[in-house]
Amino acid sequence: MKKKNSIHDIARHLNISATTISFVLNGRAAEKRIGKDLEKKILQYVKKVGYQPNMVARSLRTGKSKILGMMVEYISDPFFSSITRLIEEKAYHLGYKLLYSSTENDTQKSKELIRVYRERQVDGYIIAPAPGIEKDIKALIDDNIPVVLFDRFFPKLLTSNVVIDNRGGCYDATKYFIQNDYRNIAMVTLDADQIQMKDRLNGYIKAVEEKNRKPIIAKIPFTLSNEERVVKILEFIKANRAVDAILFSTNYLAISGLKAIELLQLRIPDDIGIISFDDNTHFALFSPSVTSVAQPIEDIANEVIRLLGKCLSEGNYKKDQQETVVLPTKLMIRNSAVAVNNEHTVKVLA
Amino acid sequence: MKKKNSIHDIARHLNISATTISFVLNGRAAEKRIGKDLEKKILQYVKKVGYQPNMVARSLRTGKSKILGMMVEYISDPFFSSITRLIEEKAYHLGYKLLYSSTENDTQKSKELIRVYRERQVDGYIIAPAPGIEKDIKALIDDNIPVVLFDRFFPKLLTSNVVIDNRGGCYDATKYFIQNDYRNIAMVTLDADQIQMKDRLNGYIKAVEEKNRKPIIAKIPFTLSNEERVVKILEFIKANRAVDAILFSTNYLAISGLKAIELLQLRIPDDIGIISFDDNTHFALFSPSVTSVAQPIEDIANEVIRLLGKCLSEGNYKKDQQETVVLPTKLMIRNSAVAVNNEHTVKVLA
DNA sequence: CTGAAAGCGCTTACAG
DNA sequence: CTGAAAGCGCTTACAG
Repeated sequence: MKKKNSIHDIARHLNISATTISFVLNGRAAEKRIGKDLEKKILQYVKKVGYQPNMVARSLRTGKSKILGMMVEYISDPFFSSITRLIEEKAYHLGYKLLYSSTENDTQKSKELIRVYRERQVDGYIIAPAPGIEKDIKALIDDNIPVVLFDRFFPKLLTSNVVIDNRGGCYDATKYFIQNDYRNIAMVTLDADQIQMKDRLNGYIKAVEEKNRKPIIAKIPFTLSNEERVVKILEFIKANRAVDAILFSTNYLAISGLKAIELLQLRIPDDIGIISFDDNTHFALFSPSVTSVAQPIEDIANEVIRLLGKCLSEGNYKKDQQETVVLPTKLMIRNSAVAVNNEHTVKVLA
Repeated sequence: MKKKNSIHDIARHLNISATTISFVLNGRAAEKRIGKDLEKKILQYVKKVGYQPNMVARSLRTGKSKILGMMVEYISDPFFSSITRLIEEKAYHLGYKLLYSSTENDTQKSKELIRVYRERQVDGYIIAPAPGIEKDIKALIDDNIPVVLFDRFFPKLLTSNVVIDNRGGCYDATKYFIQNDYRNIAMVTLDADQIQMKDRLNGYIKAVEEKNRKPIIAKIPFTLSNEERVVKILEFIKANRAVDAILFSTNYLAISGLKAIELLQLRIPDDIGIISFDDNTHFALFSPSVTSVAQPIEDIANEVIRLLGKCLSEGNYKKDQQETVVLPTKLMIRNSAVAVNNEHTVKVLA
């Protein structure tokens, strides 16, 4: 092992104190009125020997790690991986690294992760929280550790939050179905009482009830595998023959649904219309292409970093200054939910 | 801020030395012949006050961080995000956390990241290396720091590597085209001299030349955006009218290619056959579904962790014990490359 | 069986 | 303008 040189090795070699080197390295040379020549000499030497300060030692001393803890549901989910990438990039520019992990939406794993992150003294948390971890997050904010929640949040907790207008997005999607003459619009969602899922459901219900129609809802347990979901959705459609449109509350639910519809040999958008909440890079390439409610990924990442940056830089940040940002969604109109019994259908039948 | 209690606070409170507590906490009670009663008393108290050892201090002292540094090209790429998730999970069971980052296949960013990881004293590296970082990786292994490369590697470097049989995968895919009577098979690949790309190209060339045909190759600069790639591929197809099949060397190249083919109004698989190297969860849902050469994600993750675990546990690992694991690929036969002028075509025209 | 003390590599209050 | 020294919270060689 090449011997690592410490700040003291350099001090010895240059015949000055470690203090001076530390000041120079931390850009406090001017403030401490260190001689320009000395500063230059130190900088040159440090560069020459390729000295890298030991961040672990620095962390121990300062109590700051310059590491952010990020927890998402599944890093392999395209929504979360895109967000993570953007946040990583932005955090990097602020001088922070990301320690990240997938929670699998599991309460125990999440608690465990927060514990591990605390042990590591991460400076801030970016969390798409699993259910049941209110207390752990409360403990964090009680200790004045910056936390930004995204995708979902706990209304009773005074955290900074970045979410999207789930309710409005689903309301708009349902209205779009109605405009296109779909009559029996169902919603397939997750059997979870997370706020974002509730809001999505409520947006759908509002639009349907405005038309004096009855909501038709399937709640799929979120523990199921893709195959099991396909079966559930298939059974739901079979049990509700009249359904001619389905709003799926997540990306992967829509993908499972597509499979179920294929198995039932129903045609999209004629026999049944489809809209997916949360867009997917590939939906435009599906056949037919899938209409979706897109989340503003870039904006979410920007807001998360902006809010966290605020807490981080304020030192002792104000608890009463936490904000909740609600970002609008965008309906990506493609071909899985177009007007039935009109131009399109005619074309298909011709 | 709730005052954190240190091992000394506990020592004071229990009227014993920090040493004893440290031994107990590190499971060395038996070895150090600490009294059973004392041990129990310590464990109970530690649990009661919820004491968490400060890992930063431990790292500084032991020189071990229990953190692994992982570098992939883009975390938002489905191949890399799937691998990352699996590795994260497995590393977790070994007691390691992941510090991860996207390199964007950029030499400078990669060098910078390795520097940052070193500052943090990460215990091991898992890297899908960008070009031009041989020296930095060599510096790592010269310092006896465990490194496992995956997806690609530097043949001249004595690292542990996990790769797939790129050559064989492309050879098989090309043969499959030939079996299905495609005549003018082209390959669209990246303009990069990374080994995995070379191997893929070579597999294709071998299969084509075995049939005494001329390779038809397009090399797309890897800096292009999706739109620019579409244009390049479109121009390539136009310039090579006779081409009736294309093997794409990556997932996203295939997706760009699909768009180009759509713009040219060519029909798949009749006018042109398509195979993508690297599968994608959604290829089965495209229309037509896309035949691909799938990488064994789970196996790759397993091997990476196995090799790294070996180095990590051996303490001073043997440089001459590094292995390179080559995993087989699997041809996922779907509908984008089926026999032309036969049953299928007839069905379509009927 | 248990503890006092050194030391990992930094930063910073204090002194001059 | 510059430096000696304490201390962040652990672990471990050494002593008893």
